[in-house]
Amino acid sequence: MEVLDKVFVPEQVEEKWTSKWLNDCCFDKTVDDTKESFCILMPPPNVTGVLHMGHLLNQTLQDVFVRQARHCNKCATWIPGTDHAGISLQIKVEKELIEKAISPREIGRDKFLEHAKAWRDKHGGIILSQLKSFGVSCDFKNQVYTLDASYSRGVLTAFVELYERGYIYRGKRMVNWCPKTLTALSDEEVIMKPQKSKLYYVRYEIMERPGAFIEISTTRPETIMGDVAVAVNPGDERYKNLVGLHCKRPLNEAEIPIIADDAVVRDFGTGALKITPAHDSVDLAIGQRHNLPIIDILNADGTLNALAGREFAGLDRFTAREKTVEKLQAIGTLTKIEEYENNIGFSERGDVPIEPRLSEQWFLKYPKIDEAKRAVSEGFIKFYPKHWEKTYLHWLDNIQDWCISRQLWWGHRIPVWYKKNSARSDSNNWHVSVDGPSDVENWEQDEDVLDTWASSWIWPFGVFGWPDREKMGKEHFQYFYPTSILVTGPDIIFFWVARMIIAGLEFIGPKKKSLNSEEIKERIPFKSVYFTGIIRDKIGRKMSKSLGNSPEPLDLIAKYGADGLRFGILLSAVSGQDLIFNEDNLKLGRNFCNKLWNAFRFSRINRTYRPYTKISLANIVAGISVKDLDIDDHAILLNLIKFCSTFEEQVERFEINAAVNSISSFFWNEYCSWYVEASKARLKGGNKTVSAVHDIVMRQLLLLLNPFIPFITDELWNMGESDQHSMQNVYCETSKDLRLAFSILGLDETSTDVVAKLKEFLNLSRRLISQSQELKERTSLLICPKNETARRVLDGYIPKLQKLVGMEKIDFTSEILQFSSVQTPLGTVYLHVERINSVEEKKKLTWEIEKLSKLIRLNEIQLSNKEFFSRAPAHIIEGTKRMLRENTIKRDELRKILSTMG
RNA sequence: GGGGAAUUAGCUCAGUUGGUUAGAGCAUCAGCAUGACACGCUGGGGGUCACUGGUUCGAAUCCAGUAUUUCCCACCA
Repeated sequence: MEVLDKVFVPEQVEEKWTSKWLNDCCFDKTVDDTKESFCILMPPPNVTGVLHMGHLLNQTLQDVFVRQARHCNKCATWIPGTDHAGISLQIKVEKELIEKAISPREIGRDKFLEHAKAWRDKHGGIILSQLKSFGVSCDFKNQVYTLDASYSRGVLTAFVELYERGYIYRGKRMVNWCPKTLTALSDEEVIMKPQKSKLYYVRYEIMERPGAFIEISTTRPETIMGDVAVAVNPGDERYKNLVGLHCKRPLNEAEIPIIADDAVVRDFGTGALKITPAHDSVDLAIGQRHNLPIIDILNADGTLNALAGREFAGLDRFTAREKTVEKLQAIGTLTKIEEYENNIGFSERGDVPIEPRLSEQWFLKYPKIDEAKRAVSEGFIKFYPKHWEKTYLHWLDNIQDWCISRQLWWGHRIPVWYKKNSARSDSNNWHVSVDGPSDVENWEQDEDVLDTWASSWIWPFGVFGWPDREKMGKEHFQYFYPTSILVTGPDIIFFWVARMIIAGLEFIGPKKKSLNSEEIKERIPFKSVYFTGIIRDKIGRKMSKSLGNSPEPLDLIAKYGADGLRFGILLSAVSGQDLIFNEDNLKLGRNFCNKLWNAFRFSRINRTYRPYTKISLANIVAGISVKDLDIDDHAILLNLIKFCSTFEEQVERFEINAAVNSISSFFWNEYCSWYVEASKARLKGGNKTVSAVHDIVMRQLLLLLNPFIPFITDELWNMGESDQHSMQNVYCETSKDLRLAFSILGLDETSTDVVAKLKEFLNLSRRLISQSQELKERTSLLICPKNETARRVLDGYIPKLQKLVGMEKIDFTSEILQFSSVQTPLGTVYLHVERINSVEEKKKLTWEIEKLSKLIRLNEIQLSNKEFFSRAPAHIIEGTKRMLRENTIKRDELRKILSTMG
């Protein structure tokens, strides 16, 4: 047989299997109509993305799910891809160009796109290839990129369809404008951040009453030049007599009206609000209600324009703020400045405060909102953990139209053409189609591109070639849709998850205004959504590149092995909770792999090797001689069934962390610590039945562990075999299958109970021994069995006990002796050493007696309660009675011992 | 302002529909080269289950309230 190293060395095994899997096309998409389909779509990482801990968690979970499906005899595929990352990539490329002293805007759209493509070709594939070394089993040959020709057609088709169905419109509205990236953003891309600002109080002189003022408060004095009115609440007594009068705008002086509007909050500031319709959405609404003009004093880049007056034109908005404050102070209208904390919206990618800006954009009025709610609330799509449903439904309840146009170059250009030299605002001059007008020379295409999320929202069917029927057939859309499970972070529940659901409901199947339950079920993009937690560092901060608190994943693979890393991450991944990253857990993962390696190594010692590749469960079971099975064999096989059933339930509920813990604990405690130790002598003696039992357990463990730690399990599975094949498609027997397979063995169901008692017996005996000062060789154990059954069990177990307890001499007695002792479920154990009458010993005994007395008292109180008898279930009453009995005996015995100590 | 989640040992977390004396791993302490494994083995110590009430024969578990932490949503300038 092969000699295995004492320590598992991941590198050799990992490299070997990574290339083997790919060469053998293990993960290629296949279709087998006789099997159930299983499909996961990888949330496409941004081409600008750098592999981080979050990816590892996310990808490991997906890999576990897809590999488990393969072991369940499903036809499973996992489709990877990348996202072109609109703004994010455009920013990166612009920065690079500026560093090379090239002005992005000057070189023009086409040249810029060349640079962007080059950047993408250079960096875009890195993340997926890094994932290869992590063992992810996705179909790398089938990668989809959101700017692929086929996928792009899907994106544009979706736009055109929605336009034709009346959901997309163009309009001049207040949008979130990013002055840094010079584009409109959706509401979801605005991040609110609390800021330390200042609240400025400014007096505007009343025109009709010189010398009298109305005082407003504002955080944005630089917009005063855009003021067109001052508004107060109509119910506000303080200002009632001013409504209808006029006041003087103090900067860029002009006469503006004082109006009354319900939107003004009386008890904020002075209760008087300056109205700047061009730069605030509330102000715009008020302005429209009162037919006020709009004075836009800002340029796209956040600098002030000519309408702000010569003094301020050209200044940046923040410089202008300081300048206006100085000016207001100088003319004596600034009365007060207060420190003030408020929430300011920041651009997600540009990370500068956004500017509410009136501009002409494309908007989507979401279709199928009601159906999208029902899809989740009626359980067609299940969320894990369930509580995210609330967040999802709340968003849909308050949904706003989606601004989908972006003033960028990188992305899907909006498929709308305008007749040259005609008014763009007139829809009669529009051409909306995927391919464009035939007389394209008479038209000019809209310059903008679509929001990145307006491309990734068709991911679940776009990757199958939608809307191209032929391609969808080739890609087996019918077979795989709806996909099985989506694994993603709750941070993109609105950006992506909800929108994919809406897209599926709208585009899959024939055009329909509303859908019944059956139709919803057919159209949903996935059946389950598993939301992962966010990985945080030891002090609870989100792991990010900018904070520098995220370890380099590839370094971690080098340190702990890919398997160890995967296992370690899953150990911390409590479902539905953020997880604190702890490198100690990776050590545990590595240790686990090493333990598995050595358990395998041990089960092979002194045996001719038989690779599992060649033997089925039935074959191993057939090699068992029933009469050779002892109580531990019975118990481990029964416990294996029990553990598998628990494991299956946990997997069913997506409690992956719990499942990992179960498997780890069964392997380590039940198998290694107990069964391996208890069967050592027989295994060494060449007992074939014992080897078979080891094989059964190891085989099952390897099958169950393969999805979590694929490298080491494939290696062990194929150990010694010259023609090696991944175990990924080997059917993994369920607990039911096991029970059936073991039925010919006539397993004794009581064995697990007996073994549990033996374990307790052993533990208590070990404790007794370790507490003794005497050397083991000079002592012996004396056992006074509780009853005949216990006597029989122990009698047959003496040779094993000698090993397990590490003591040669173990005898039976039927007397009560004056040695150190312990009560066990099988009887009393005495350590054959004279008791040392130390003060500590007595103290300890007294303490134990007291503790027992307390318990006894509690039991007595409970048992003397009539209500307890009438209401508690029988087994609880019995248990309490038994406890009282046993504790009393124990206490009495301890008292006896104490009394002999004098 | 509205909503979600969390609070159990020094740390990270389990604890199923209330039920026998609240568990695990790490860390810590003591011991061990015992036939796979020191990335290991054996044993010990360590908790008023955030707080206050309530329901119940019985509460870490259910209910109400309080506190702290955290996330999301929201147009009071």
